[in-house]
Amino acid sequence: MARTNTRFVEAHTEMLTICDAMEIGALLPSENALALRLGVSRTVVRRVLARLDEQAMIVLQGREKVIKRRSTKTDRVEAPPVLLNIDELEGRFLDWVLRMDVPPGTTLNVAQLSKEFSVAAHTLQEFFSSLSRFGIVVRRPKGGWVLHGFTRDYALELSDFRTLLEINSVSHIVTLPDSHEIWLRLDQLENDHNDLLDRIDQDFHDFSQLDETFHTAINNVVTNRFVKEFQKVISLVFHYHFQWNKSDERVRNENAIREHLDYIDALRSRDLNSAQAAAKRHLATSKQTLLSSLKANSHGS
Amino acid sequence: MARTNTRFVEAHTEMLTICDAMEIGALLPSENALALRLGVSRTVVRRVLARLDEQAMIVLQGREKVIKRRSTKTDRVEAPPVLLNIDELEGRFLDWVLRMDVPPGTTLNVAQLSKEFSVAAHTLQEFFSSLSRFGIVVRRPKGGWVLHGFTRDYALELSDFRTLLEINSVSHIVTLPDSHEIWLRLDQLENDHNDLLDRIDQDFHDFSQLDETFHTAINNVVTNRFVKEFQKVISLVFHYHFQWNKSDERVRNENAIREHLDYIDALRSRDLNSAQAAAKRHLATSKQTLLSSLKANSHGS
DNA sequence: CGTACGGTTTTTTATTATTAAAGACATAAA
DNA sequence: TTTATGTCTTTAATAATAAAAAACCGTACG
Repeated sequence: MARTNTRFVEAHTEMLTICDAMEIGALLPSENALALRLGVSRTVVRRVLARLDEQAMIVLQGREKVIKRRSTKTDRVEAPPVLLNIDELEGRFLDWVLRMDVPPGTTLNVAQLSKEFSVAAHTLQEFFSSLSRFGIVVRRPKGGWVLHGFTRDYALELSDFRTLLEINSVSHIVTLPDSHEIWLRLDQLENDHNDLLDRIDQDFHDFSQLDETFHTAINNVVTNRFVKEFQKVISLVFHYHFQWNKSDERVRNENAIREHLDYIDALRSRDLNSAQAAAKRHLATSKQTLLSSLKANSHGS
Repeated sequence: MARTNTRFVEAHTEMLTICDAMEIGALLPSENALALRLGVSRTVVRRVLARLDEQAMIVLQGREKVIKRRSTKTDRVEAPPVLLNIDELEGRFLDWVLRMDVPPGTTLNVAQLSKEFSVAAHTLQEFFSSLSRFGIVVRRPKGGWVLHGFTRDYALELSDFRTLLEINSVSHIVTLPDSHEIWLRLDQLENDHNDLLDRIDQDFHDFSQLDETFHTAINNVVTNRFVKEFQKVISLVFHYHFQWNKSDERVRNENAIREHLDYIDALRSRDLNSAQAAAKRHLATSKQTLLSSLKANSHGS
């Protein structure tokens, strides 16, 4: 009825393999050394050693920890049900919203969802609190949460914001010297795009990943944590939506690839106006795709 | 050992005043009506009514709720210790960071801080989780939190990002027709600035508030929730820092007012270049002020 | 016959209590 | 003197719990 003993269980099983890798009769290293090796505190190491002593795997005499026998399957302690941590939760949640086609305005039930996602209710609460900064969910006055994001307005404003950030990145890129790594990166990306174009009929699915990589590369020339943070939200939303919008996917992706290639060329020209124009053209297409995937998901407004 | 009964206590005291405002012998409205009026659920209303019955303030007979007597001070139930909610916490926390001059890298102790701020540990945890989206605090791998924001780099990147957003707002404003409310708003703001300039020697403190109002007005022409959300973070950080940077405050503020006035004039000219130049000039000054207040607080890097 | 009301039960949420883990300090052995 | 262990304190993650909300259902009154 308190925190899980996952650390203890993991340390225990790892300790078994450490023992098995050593001679019977050999001495285990110090508690501090073991703690460092297992990446846990000494408290956990001591609990594990005590358990192993109890199990007659080792014998503790004074400061000596003598290995007595090989481990068997029954020595293992069973693990508590695994709980996801807050980072793993992010993808799961957006997946659920889009897969289940959860309409905006839905009240989000922490108790129920925590079971569904196999996370602690507490973790979900924290996650919602952080999401509320981007307006994807909002806190109700008397407690509880409501899904707010993924409306048409939200998508429009997100797209606009994305354009603002990316146009800024573009204006940085065109001023960068030839020696900057971005140009090499763009060469690679150009190859990757051409590659995918050759096998587009089979692998058009792969574009979603390439799209994310491409935009991240563009925006990474600006070393700004706020740009990066928003970039994460943006790619989260766009990426997840595109994943569920299957209409015309092949054609859409082929077009987008060509736009990316034009975009790369325009950047290389170092002409600010044409680079920004190419960027805007592509981002406008992307916006339309996002809007149409909202319509496809039937709860567009 | 569960949630506080603040709602019950508040509903109870309000119900006492409702009873006192009515005749003795009169009947109280239905539970639903009372629930609506008090802004709580029927469950709370029923608990309150039961308590009042117990206290012989009213008598419940069938569906009738008869008022029996006037209330006395002893009828009131004592309130549980008040806990701040998450919104009130925000200001308190930043205040603490700046007032106590907490250096970046400090580990934040939830158990201890929750007592200091008189909030539930849980609430503080949620708050940190939401702050972590802006990198002000970060989560440590094995649990716990570290203060990260308010470094020199953070201030620089925040200022850059702010400039990016505000320059965008400026380019919107210069295209707006005369009929748009922003022009009226700017006229008002110009008056407020001139007013303050007249009494700058006494009231230079008031600039901080005016500064926030001014920039919010500028950025509100862009109807975008991300811009707005970020504007909140910006004014939070800038506002709180300026509050604690007392060096040259009078001179700084007077200069800033003049920059604001130039800025307003430039906007009115509808010339994009001069408007953006004025904006950049002021934002650069603001950035320097933020940086110098970090230095004044001794933990600038 | 319908509708408003109150009794009852079921969810759901916010907070406390509790246990796991981390860390600090003291002490003893090498 | 250094390094390892024993002991104690502090901190954090989760489960238990009470408060509040909401749903359900019967009943009385028009």
